[in-house]
Amino acid sequence: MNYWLLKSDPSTYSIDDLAREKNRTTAWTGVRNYQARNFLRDEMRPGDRAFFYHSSCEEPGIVGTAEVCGPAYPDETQFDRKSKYYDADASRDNPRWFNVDVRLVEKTRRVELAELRAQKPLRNMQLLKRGNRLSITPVTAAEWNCIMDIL
DNA sequence: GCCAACGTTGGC
DNA sequence: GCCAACGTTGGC
Repeated sequence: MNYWLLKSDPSTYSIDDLAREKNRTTAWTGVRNYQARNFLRDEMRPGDRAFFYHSSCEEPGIVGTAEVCGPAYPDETQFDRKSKYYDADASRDNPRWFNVDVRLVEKTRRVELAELRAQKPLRNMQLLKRGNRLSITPVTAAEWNCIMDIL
């Protein structure tokens, strides 16, 4: 089992939005970065766990945990001309972008960046590296356990 | 609003 | 294949 961190701008899609979904599950669409796509498509497995992180907002931080509940499949929004995620170069025969379904496991207290940075085991966490912009990053088991312990 | 970091694009 | 220009991300 692998661990991940999923970023979302809460003004676009927050953990409360996920909590309101049927079965607290949503398709994690809109990923348009190749490295993040490769994680989605090639490395995410059903049963993997993820932290839900609020980014680009007044109170950035980890706000909950989620579960990957199925294998990757083509992201419908790439085919939708009206979507901001539409990609004219993608086709159903040759999809470029993928998503998985994600289910909310639990909302947690918010763990802000300063608190994460204070944890020694998180010294090398991708999220905390300077210039990090990836919306999906792998989390090691040690990092996962460290954060679960302070939640 | 600022700015560092980084990905993408496109001319050559 | 190089690299400058440009756009986006995201914390502060």
